[in-house]
Amino acid sequence: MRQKTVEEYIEIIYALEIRDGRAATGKIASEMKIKPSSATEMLKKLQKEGLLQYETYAGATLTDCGKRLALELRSKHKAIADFLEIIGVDRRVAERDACQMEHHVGRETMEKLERFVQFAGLSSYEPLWVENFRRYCETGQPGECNLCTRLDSKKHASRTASALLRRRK
Amino acid sequence: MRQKTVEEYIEIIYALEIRDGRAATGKIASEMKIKPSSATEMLKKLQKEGLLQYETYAGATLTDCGKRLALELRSKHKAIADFLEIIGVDRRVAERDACQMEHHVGRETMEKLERFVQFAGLSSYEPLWVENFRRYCETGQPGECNLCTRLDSKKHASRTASALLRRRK
DNA sequence: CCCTGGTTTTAGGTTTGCCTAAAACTTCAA
DNA sequence: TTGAAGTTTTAGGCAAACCTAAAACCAGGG
Repeated sequence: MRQKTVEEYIEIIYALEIRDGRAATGKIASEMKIKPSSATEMLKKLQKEGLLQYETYAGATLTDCGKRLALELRSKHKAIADFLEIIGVDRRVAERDACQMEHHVGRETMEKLERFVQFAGLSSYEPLWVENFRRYCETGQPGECNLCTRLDSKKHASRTASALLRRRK
Repeated sequence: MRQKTVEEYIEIIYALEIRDGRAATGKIASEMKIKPSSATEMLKKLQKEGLLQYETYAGATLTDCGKRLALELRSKHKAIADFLEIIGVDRRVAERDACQMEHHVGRETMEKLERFVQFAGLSSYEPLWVENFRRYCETGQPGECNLCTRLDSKKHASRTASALLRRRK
């Protein structure tokens, strides 16, 4: 089974289990926009993988292992969606893209992303640079407040992001 | 054909075309880590889609349409990898993850991401907040420099990122 | 209790993207 | 010019994840 496929099922089953106590085949199918017969087939496979417990005609419930995966996916999803929203992506779009991205982001990247979201939420940092970024998005202008300028930097020396990155090596 | 599959082929063919003048079936196959026969099959499909010109035993060259897609993918890839590196992800990991993510990020999100990379490269903003973020990653401490603190903010009022986002609505 | 409507499963197909093995082609060196 | 080595294509298969249609199951109202 493709990992992405597995993960999508697990996320939906987790949500249904919380809402309804168990995940019914038909509900899973409609959430995934597939036919119930396809869901049945996948449930059997996921049971074989040890991710859920499946009883015919009774639906599925996640095992501890499945729940662990579900929670990990939740936190990935949240971090990505929050991050996107911070950089100004519309919440709906952020949600949609996060749904895809969460299946393709490695551990290290996730950690940095989570850090970033935390960092943006810290009151002592949040306002200025996030606001400046937003203004930059709208006007294309760097903005005029200089409190954030490094005191020892040569003024207005325009540097590219790659230059910035190279310098840090 | 799955969009991701198409895109991966186009990216590799584009790179080979630049390097060798044309994309040979065998080279495509080894880059994609598949067998040449599979590449042949896909080349026929991509030709039918109008993305490339394919002559048996002679290899493939992208059409204008294919080139346009290739360039779009390049810029997506670059923006994502640069962004990841800015937030502290190791270059190799950033490259690997960008390869996956580029197929799943929508237009609006891409625009914001590009903006963000530009913004981080602007000399008047780059140093402080990026550096503070890096320190935060390493120490977990907010850091002590207060030049970036909003002058009218209640000091040390700890806010979550979600609170920050809600406030902006 | 039973039977009818809705849900779920089973059985048998389809498509996509890959594979192996063998045939066809190309090239280059003798 | 020829044939051997390497490359490419063709032909025939396979697995994953979906589908349709029909059979099996379940639950509530008469």
